[in-house]
Amino acid sequence: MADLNAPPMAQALRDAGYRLTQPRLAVLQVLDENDAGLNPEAIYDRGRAIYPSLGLVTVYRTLDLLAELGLVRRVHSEHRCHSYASAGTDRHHLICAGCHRVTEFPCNGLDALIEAVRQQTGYTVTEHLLELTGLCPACQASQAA
Amino acid sequence: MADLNAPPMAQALRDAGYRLTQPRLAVLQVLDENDAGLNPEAIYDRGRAIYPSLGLVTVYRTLDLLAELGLVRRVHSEHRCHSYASAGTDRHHLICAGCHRVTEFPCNGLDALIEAVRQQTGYTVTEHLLELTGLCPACQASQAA
DNA sequence: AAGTTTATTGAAACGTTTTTTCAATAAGGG
DNA sequence: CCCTTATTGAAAAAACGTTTCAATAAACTT
Ligand SMILES: [Mn+2]
Ligand SMILES: [Mn+2]
Ligand SMILES: [Zn+2]
Ligand SMILES: [Zn+2]
Repeated sequence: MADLNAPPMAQALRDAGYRLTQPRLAVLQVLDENDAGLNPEAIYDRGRAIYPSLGLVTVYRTLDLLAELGLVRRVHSEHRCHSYASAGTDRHHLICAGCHRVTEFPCNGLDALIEAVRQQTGYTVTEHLLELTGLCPACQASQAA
Repeated sequence: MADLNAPPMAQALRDAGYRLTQPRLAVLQVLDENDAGLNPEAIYDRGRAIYPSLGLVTVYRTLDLLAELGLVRRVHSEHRCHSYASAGTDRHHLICAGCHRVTEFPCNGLDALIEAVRQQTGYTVTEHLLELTGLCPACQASQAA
């Protein structure tokens, strides 16, 4: 199959022993092309532009798969929970309340906070989720107008 | 009405101009008695033990209300999104992966991180969500056994 | 302590989101 | 190319959440 411009995620899928199908490749491409978090429905819509017979069920299944492999990450938000964004090295999201774009940001200085919590509570901390919400420069500008 | 052992949240509800109804009091009591995050269904079940004719719709409505007043906070988790836990002064959750208990921790030093992000990205940051996941001391002990 | 007003309630209907089932299909190894 | 079997999409079912509305009960007034 069209292994041509296979995104890096595709290789990871193969390596994990999964078949590289057209529907999956379509979903991967959509995720690759969209920094903002997309919900399953949106992925479905864009995916069908690439592979018209794509089914919504397959979108769900593929997202589950990718999430399990850590290739994609759920974005939680107050009004519309459960979007997905491809996971970079870091897992911290900066969400624009205006255009709903999701960016990742390097997270420095959280280790100290976590260490302090560990000492105060006795918990071992293995995972963390940090999301910042605000307005991107573009949305600030259009709001000022 | 039974204003007797009214939880602190009840007073806040009243102060905001809402009626202190039996169904609401039942929901408040359930939230008060449970540190772990509970989803609406679980709150409904326990709430009916207190006030049998409680409706699930009212649970949803009460949770929305409390969330709006900042008295309760959504807990996002990987396996069961959308639980609710009563919110203290601080808004950061420490979740035990073993027993699913939710505690809050004081969050110091995040301001610096947020300021750094603001400078690097140009975003204005108005909200943030920080959740730490790990194992509580008890669950660490039972896992070591 | 009753009467009055009006926010609030629960049942039912509805809409949306997600999962399950299952026969048909296509991926990829031989 | 053929074969095996993972994967697919449609349909049905289940889970989840919201809206509507007549009945109820909070809490203020008298
Ligand atoms: Mn980090
Ligand atoms: Mn969530
Ligand atoms: Zn924006
Ligand atoms: Zn625990």
